[in-house]
Amino acid sequence: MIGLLSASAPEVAPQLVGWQLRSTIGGARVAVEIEEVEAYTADDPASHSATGRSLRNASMFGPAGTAYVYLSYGIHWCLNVVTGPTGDGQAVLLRGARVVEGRRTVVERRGRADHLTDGPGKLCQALGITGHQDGIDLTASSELRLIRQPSRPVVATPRIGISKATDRPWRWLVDRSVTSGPA
DNA sequence: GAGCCGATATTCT
DNA sequence: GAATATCGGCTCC
Repeated sequence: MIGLLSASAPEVAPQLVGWQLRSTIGGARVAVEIEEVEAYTADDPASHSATGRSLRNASMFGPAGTAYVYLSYGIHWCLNVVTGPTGDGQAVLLRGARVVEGRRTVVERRGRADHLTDGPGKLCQALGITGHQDGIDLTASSELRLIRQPSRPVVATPRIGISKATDRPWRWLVDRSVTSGPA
């Protein structure tokens, strides 16, 4: 799995769609299937690593499989999976997922029963992810771990929520037309 | 369903 | 002091 994650973010990102992310944070078990991702590279103006290493993005320069968790807009935690060579500053942002286990816990954490994990901030809240998980190894940690699954058909689109390099088609989501409609 | 807008913290200018 | 890889609540279709 590490070998696979060592490829560049735009190569790894589409393959991550369909994988599971399991959390035991706070003693509750929650599992989701990744449905939407975005790739960010070091020479990417929209990437946090573009301006060099800093206190906030330090873990983005760690080895492949490292979790890079940051606070967005002062409110929302967002989870990235570091890819590429150590020190390169590449990562895949997890934007959306489908709850496959621990739905009760997720509803409790989110305070609502709809739109549980359809955004990076919501995804982290659902799994209980905060800055505490920044820098952990997603291939070995017991509280937050990636589980490899067969990749699913994806479609590529431009990234959203950013103001630079918006022309790069580095967002991937499950191709609903191939998987015969929403679950 | 789409579009506007305020809330809020850390970083960088 | 401005910008930001967002969200939820509100409006108006």
